Amino acid sequence: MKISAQEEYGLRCLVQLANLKDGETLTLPQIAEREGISTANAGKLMWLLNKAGFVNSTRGTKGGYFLARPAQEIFLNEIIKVLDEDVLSSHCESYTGILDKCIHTGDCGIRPVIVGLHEIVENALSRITLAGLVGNEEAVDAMFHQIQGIHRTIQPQKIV
Amino acid sequence: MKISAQEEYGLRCLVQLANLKDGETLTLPQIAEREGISTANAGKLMWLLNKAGFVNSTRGTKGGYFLARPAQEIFLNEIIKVLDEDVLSSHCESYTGILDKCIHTGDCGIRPVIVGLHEIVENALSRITLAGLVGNEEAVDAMFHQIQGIHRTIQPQKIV
DNA sequence: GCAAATCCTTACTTTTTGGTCAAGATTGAA
DNA sequence: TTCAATCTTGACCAAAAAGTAAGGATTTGC
Repeated sequence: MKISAQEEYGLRCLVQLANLKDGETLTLPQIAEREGISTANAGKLMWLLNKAGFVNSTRGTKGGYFLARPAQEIFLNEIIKVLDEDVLSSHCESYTGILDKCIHTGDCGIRPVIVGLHEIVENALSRITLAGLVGNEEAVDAMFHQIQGIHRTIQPQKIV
Repeated sequence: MKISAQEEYGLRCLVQLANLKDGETLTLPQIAEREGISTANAGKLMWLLNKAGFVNSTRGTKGGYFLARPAQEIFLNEIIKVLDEDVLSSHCESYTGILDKCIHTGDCGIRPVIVGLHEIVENALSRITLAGLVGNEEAVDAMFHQIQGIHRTIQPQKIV
């Protein structure tokens, strides 16, 4: 269970836009440079996010991308849903092995756990807005743990 | 963020073994049939799980697979770690774009969220044992929500 | 000792995901 | 009006994940 490349980079691009002051925009090369990805890749991601209604763009000289809505109103679960398809509602249609349908229709001991896990993640993400990701690492970390009400039971990772 | 095929099928195969009575075993074709996957695929999964010490096997006629430890002592987070690599400790080494290192070293607003998410999942899985997945769907669902202390905030999925 | 049943291991193929490229369309400014 | 900067789009290529195949090794039972 992990974050896909599209989720990771897409989120990061949006955070760049969330950092902008009102009226400012970023071009593809700027976004690409700030995230260390290729311009082509940034282009594809922004196209997705544009289609999904998270960003708007203007073409031509002085053009660029900007958030379509205030960062305070964009929740991470909406973003993830777009960047990685909505997996919560389709689990039993994937993983059908060599059959047309999952063999465990009717009664399945795995489903509650998998679906429950996805719910937990969805739930956690639905409490965080893009605006919450703006700021330094310490502040974001505090925000996250305060919102989730988590006491660390796992060793914090080494900060690189 | 989703469960990989290997995680899903690997877990399901282990649940089959957890269902066995003491002394019983399952062969690869049996496991494959019960999970609706090919024998070759089941073979690969069981090889992985064997290497990781979750199952043991005996060869020859009357051979088969069985759990190496009691199902009550095998926690899901251990299983997932084997089936999908330990992602929690390596996030910043992936997703470096076209660079050698992630561009956000030092101070990163995304990291706490991604790492925090992985922690939440790890945490949830570390409270559930394989034995908890044995039984009918309703019972497993109750176990899951009781352990996680969750009140559903999301509509339950349609049961297929 | 031999044959059948079974697991073991490596290499290969297919599918999915991730990423790149190039041509086209739009806009702003000289 | 023309050019340069920019986004848009679809086709293409590469890497990773998933799945398959086949030959080898081990054990049991006759």
